Amino acid sequence: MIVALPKRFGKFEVFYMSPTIKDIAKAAGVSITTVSRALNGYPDVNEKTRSRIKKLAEKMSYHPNSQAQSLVLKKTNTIGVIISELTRDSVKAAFSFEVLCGISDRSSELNYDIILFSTNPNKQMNKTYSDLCRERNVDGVILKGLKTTDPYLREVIDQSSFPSVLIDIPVAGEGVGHVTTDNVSGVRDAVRHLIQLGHRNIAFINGYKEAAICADRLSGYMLGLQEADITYDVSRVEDGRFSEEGGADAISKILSRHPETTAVVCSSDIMALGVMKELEQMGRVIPGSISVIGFDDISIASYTTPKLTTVRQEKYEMGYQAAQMLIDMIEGRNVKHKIVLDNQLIIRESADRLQKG
Amino acid sequence: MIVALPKRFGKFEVFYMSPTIKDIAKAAGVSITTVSRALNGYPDVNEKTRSRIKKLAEKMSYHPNSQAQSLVLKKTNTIGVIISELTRDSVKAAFSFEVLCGISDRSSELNYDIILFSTNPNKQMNKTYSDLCRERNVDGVILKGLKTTDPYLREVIDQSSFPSVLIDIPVAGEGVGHVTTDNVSGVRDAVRHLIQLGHRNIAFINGYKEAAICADRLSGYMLGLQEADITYDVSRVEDGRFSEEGGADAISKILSRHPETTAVVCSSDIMALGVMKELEQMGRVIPGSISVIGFDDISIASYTTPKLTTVRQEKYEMGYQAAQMLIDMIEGRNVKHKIVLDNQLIIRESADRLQKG
DNA sequence: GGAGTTTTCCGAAACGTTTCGGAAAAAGGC
DNA sequence: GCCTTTTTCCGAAACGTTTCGGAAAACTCC
Repeated sequence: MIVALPKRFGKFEVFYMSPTIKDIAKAAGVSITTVSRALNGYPDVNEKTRSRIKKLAEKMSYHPNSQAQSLVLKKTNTIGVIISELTRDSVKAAFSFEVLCGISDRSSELNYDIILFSTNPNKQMNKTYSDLCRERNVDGVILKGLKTTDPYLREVIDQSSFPSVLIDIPVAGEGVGHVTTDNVSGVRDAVRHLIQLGHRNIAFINGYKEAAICADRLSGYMLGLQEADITYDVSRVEDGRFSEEGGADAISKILSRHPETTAVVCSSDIMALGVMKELEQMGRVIPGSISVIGFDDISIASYTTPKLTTVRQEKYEMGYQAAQMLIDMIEGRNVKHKIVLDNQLIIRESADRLQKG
Repeated sequence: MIVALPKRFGKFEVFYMSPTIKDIAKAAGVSITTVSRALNGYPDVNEKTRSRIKKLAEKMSYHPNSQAQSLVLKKTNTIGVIISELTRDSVKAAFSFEVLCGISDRSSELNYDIILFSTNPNKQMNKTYSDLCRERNVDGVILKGLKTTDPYLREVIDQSSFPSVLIDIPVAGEGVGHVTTDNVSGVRDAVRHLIQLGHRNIAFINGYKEAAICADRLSGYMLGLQEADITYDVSRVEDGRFSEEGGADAISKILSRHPETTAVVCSSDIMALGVMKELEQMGRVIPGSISVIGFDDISIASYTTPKLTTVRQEKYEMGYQAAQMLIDMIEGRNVKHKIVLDNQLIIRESADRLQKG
């Protein structure tokens, strides 16, 4: 469609404009209404005119303006993705990105676009969660990386009529669901594996108290011990705050208290990396003198020396399922508001039997 | 604002609706026009009424509906981000993600939202690039990961009136710009470093012919050799197709032809990983018997054994600059359509002097 | 105190859709 | 041929903004 006068957008002159429904109507010699109804499959339009209109629309490469559509339909076919630690730290980033890929793939399959909000506690002061959603009129939101102390979380729970799904935060309600991994069994499997390898003095490095997943993982640890009739000892557990340094600190604290420790499971691979670094500096050899197991299976895990044995989370699947759940909720389908994904112990090199002698 | 009758969205009853400009007008006892002009800072409204309206808008937490706005303004304040290898492969993903973070940060600083399109050659058949943009009415696009064979690329170049910036593809024109890293000097620095360490027989593993960045990197390799009066030998160069296996294949081919090779620079860290794996299997010790240098500095690079010496690309900065450039173009500011970022050789452990004897 | 200016406000059209209610046209029935 | 039913179409309102052109009100000036 060539319009008579160029319009200006910034410094760009746009001569070729997208045709509107009006253009199609004119070209087809019918009313706007008829074009709309023809294209949207309503039964009250003659099949001949319908196909004529369809062909024309195709030829003129007509696409309905989504702004106009959503204005009247009150539906944007857009979901917001809020990732709070959208950070340049590439190590953490990889995890979120895989989740994002899953979200993106499923969304586009179901004909939703995703719009990405990055946020941080600072931003959360200025603009509330609902402002964010309302301004852009997203149909629903997926949130990842929220801490229990983040202001947004409160809002999500309060305004539970607005569809949202949380990743790794176990809140469920009218309009809010969540997807997470089976944290209990993940850590239990790790502990079991170590026990099978002959370990009895097993430490645990968790994330932080405020995170829900960490409570579950601690349960998994306790469960694993219990199954082998090993008594749980709180002094064998430290929080590493999901950071490399935190992991390093934690392991040295634990080892000073319990030099007899022969194995440690960590609540994230990042912390496991810190642990390995620290152990190396202490002259301990892995897994000869001490075994290490991580959690997540980030890409680095298979490149370390020794390669890290870890519990793999299906990150892509998490995003995929989150998108599915959210869109189900948006479109009013009945749906479980809680999805717990399986995970799997990936056995590599960092955990093994103790060397005799 | 409480409306009288609940509206239905899917299965959710929404009692609390966002107030519209009409609600504010009614509450303030003025016309819609005045509210709009008051809020948008026009001079033809009394300061008293302006502040009254502003307070009211604040109190009722009014936010203009962005769909309605963009419908009349023909501007969405949204930029599209098309990442073609938005894949679940987490190793490659990290790179794109960091770029994305940069884009996201700068965009939100400049008050743009980003909407994420993932694509693949298959999807590109169904929906053209311009369809994608027009349907969602994005103001501009950033594209990353496009191959020279991707249909979209042709379109970007053809419709150059639509603002777009490419990452790592050197196309510039009326409305299209690009940002990349200084590929020539990056590789040259790597070669220089090796020469300073005493190496003379230096191989080069590139990506593939069709990629523009690879031509530059090859130039950098040749330049580095030339500066040391080493003659360029094409049989010391192989394409590794940016994959781990490709890197492994490449190094074994090169070594079979040139067993005297003592150092190799790779056009990506991924390939360097493959090279290191292959060399290990061949019983070669790095860097004792052969040195390896990578390109990118992905997170894994600092966790391998030995730690990978590599040319760091500022991935976050790439995204940041790309967003800046695009928004400059959208808003009609004059701007350079080409940005070349510096990079830096990060010296770790995988490249060193040859061991005597 | 009236004309001219300035300040402050508003009505209405426009953006591109969807959809309700109804009207025109065609078909059916006798 | 006339009434009824069905099929096919359309006008107009609505969604929530922005903005043009003008009007009312308030000042200024002599």
